[in-house]
Amino acid sequence: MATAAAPSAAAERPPRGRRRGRPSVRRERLLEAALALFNREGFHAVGIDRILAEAGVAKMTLYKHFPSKQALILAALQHRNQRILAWYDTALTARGGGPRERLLGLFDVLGDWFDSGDFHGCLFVKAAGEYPDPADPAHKAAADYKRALLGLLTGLAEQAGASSPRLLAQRLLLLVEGATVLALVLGGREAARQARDTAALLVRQMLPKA
Amino acid sequence: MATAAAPSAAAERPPRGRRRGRPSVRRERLLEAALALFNREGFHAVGIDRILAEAGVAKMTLYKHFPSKQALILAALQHRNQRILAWYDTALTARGGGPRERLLGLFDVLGDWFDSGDFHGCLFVKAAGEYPDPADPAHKAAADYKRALLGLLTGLAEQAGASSPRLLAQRLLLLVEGATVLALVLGGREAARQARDTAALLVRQMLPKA
DNA sequence: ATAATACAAGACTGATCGGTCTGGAAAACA
DNA sequence: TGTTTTCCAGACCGATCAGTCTTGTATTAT
Repeated sequence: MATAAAPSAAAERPPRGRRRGRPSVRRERLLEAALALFNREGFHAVGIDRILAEAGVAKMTLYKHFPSKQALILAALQHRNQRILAWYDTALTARGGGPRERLLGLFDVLGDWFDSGDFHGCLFVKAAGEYPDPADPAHKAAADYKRALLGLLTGLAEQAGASSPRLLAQRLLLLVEGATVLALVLGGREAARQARDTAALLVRQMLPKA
Repeated sequence: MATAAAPSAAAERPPRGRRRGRPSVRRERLLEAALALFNREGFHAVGIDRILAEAGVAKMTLYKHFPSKQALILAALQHRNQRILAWYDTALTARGGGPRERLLGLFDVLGDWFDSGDFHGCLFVKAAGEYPDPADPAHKAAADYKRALLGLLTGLAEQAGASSPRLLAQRLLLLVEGATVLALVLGGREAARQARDTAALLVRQMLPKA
């Protein structure tokens, strides 16, 4: 790939450089590429060079934005954390319906993700698996995410009028995680359907009848 | 505790030639060491040399028993598969009680595992995460295991007299996997307790009242 | 004893890892 | 325009990777 220099052949150049003080486009491209690769193949399996090639960025540029691969991993996890929670939020409100429907709608959203063609399991579970030391920042980032997800579920359970929103949220989180793992291992969206049915049972049981 | 063959002690030699008929103790040590390390740190993160040091075995000895690291990984996964299912079986029958109690007892066993000090998540989930290609033998081994676990649960559900044993088993498996993932990410045995309570609810709902 | 064997120890190979450094070209600023 | 900054391309470093090969040695069969 591109062995010859051929400096004269620069007909069409992509815009270069960043405006001072603005968020760097290269930094964004790096995060995006890293996220895609980590998501598909895991953290240890993906080398710096692959990320650079995918992002079309030079090595020194990476190390100007991130002090190490670990720092890039951490930034990618945090990036993902924010984005995915926001995505859940918008996807759920976009579905409309009452709080109870939103609660169950989560599992439909999950099912869509599972056979979206870009599903390779939960990135944070991967992180916790590859960095099993609870003191490792990557592991902590995974724990942070799951706690945030639990918070989101608790909020939904509250809006739905659950008498023990936290408890309901914890049980629903079990189903979410179970479905995600089984979808990764066994494939298909079947696990999401199963989880939804079970969640419906739970909701019927733990929510005051409307 | 090898439940397997255990060729009656010492005296017999294999036919033909002068090979010592020792049931490869080194192969066993390699599998054991590999399993412990993979379990703790994952597959990509553990190099051959670490396994050799842990097993106290020379490199050439490894490559006499296994053609490659991947083959060792695969053998370790299969070893684990058999052992863990047998362990569930004995642990559950040891607890006694009726089939319904055994069904719920599974989550207590799970809880014991979670804070046993040697819990680092499900090895097969790790495998599926690090080898996300469904066609990869390691990924297939993970799927095989989960299907076997589903079979075990289905058997228990049948014995308990469930009208839809498969359905109950699938829902319980969701809880098992959810609890295992959350125990890895968040730590503690709390997830097992949550899963048990939810399972109790499920069982009360899906099993004919005794 | 001798010969055959199994194994540990570790040198070695070529590839790849994360990370550093350089040189020259393009972009931004003046 | 000239000056400065940014960045790509890729050489380079030491470490480690999976896997091969050699050598020395302890055991064992004959």
